[in-house]
Amino acid sequence: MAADFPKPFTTVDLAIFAVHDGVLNVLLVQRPDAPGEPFAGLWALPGGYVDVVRDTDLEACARRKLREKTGVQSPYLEQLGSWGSATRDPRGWSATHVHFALIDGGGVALSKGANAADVGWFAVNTVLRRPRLAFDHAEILRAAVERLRGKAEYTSLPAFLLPEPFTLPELQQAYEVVLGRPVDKSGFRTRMLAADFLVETGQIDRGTKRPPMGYRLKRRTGPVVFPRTFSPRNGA
Amino acid sequence: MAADFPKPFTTVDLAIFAVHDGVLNVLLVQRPDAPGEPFAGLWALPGGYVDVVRDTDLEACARRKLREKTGVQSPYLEQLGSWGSATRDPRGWSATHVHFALIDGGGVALSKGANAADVGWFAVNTVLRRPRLAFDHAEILRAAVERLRGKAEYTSLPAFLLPEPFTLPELQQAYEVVLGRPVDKSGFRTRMLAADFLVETGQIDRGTKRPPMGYRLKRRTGPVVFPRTFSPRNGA
DNA sequence: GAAATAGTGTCTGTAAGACATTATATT
DNA sequence: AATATAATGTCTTACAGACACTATTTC
Repeated sequence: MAADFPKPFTTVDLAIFAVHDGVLNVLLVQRPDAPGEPFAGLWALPGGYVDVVRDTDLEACARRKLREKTGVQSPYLEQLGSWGSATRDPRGWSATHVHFALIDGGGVALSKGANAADVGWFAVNTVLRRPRLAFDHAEILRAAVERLRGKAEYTSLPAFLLPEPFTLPELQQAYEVVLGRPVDKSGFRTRMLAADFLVETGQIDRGTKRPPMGYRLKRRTGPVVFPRTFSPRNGA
Repeated sequence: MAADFPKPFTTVDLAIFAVHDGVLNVLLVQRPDAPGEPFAGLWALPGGYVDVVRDTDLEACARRKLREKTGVQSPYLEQLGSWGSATRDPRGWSATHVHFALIDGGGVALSKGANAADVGWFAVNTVLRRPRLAFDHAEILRAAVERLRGKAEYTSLPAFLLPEPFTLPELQQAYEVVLGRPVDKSGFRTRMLAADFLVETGQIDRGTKRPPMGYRLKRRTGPVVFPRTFSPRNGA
């Protein structure tokens, strides 16, 4: 009696972020142009149907799709939330479980998927200003960026956007790119070192005059939570 | 070509919280005892399948289920996240979209549902200590309580547990019940009034010696975010 | 030694936390 | 007047924010 009523489609979508040339980017895929395909030709967040045979759970499904699109094995991955309604997909009632991932911008080889004509990185600010995305992905992307910005105010999350080892100036720049505003150097350093989530790896040659100290994360399982936000005045 | 592959079950579950006699409670329903029913007789979070005909989206589905169980019309409702895997329900691959709701403990008439033999309030601390819940609901409840406690550290969320108008001592007690620790009165009052989310409604007779000022929320759409957490020393 | 980048020091304002005190009502 | 609860004041400490300064390397 349980299995013979109409079920919604179940999908997993991904908001994959990386920093390239000092700009926060998001990975988008182009919808196929075949007849009958919804939102043909439009760009969308990568994702797709849950495969009840291959995917043991939602996170495994998200990791599989991330691997298929980027080849990245161990990103920072976090569930963002779910969006489901009768109208978001013209093919019928559907619900998507959205995850967001942070990967480092260096050397990610984008692979063409079977169902996605093209894959590319897009500046978040540009996409959000002219949001011509398929489905409700503009709204989802907005929520993902909000979560990332919000957490950057009081966690070490932006560190997952950098390849290890990284330097404190580089980490500061990652914060500034995500937050979209400059951050005071002295306070930043105090804060990061006090949070006790970095391990020194020795000086690094970055081609600069004075060589900076290199750091790696003490634990890659998740971000550290700071006791206060960056600028209490603005409110979070 | 799209509709003829196996789809997971799609459900919505609810973690409904209320404070009764100074204790944080959660609403649970008893699984039916009929043969073939999974986790027969065990207690579970209220919820069930998405009805693709009646439910326009996930939130509407959550509101419908909340109404069916409690009669409450306009609670604080927030999405918690989703849990999906091949094994969490013996009937097959399933994904649940969990929402959590805060309602005030006064005068909620519990109605018996058709598919749930019984409904009742249970102290959260007791349930979490001996978590004999159906499905993965113990894990989900733990996540919901964590979210509630976490947000209580830096938002006005616990105010949604009170019937209006309420007093500042009552609000403080709601915080203490949720956080599980005492809170300094002076700092608490300063904080609440500075956050500018309360409106005076005139003095209230609570049967106490000195009558306290009554307050209601300026906006019931969502909590206000404080710039800092309650006890920075502990970390969030 | 000039220049550029990395890293540290100092001052100040704000606000949280602890605790004491005052205010307003009932009996 | 005594008592109980509501509300406010005061003091200390911590720390973020701003900005100036020192340190270390290359050319």
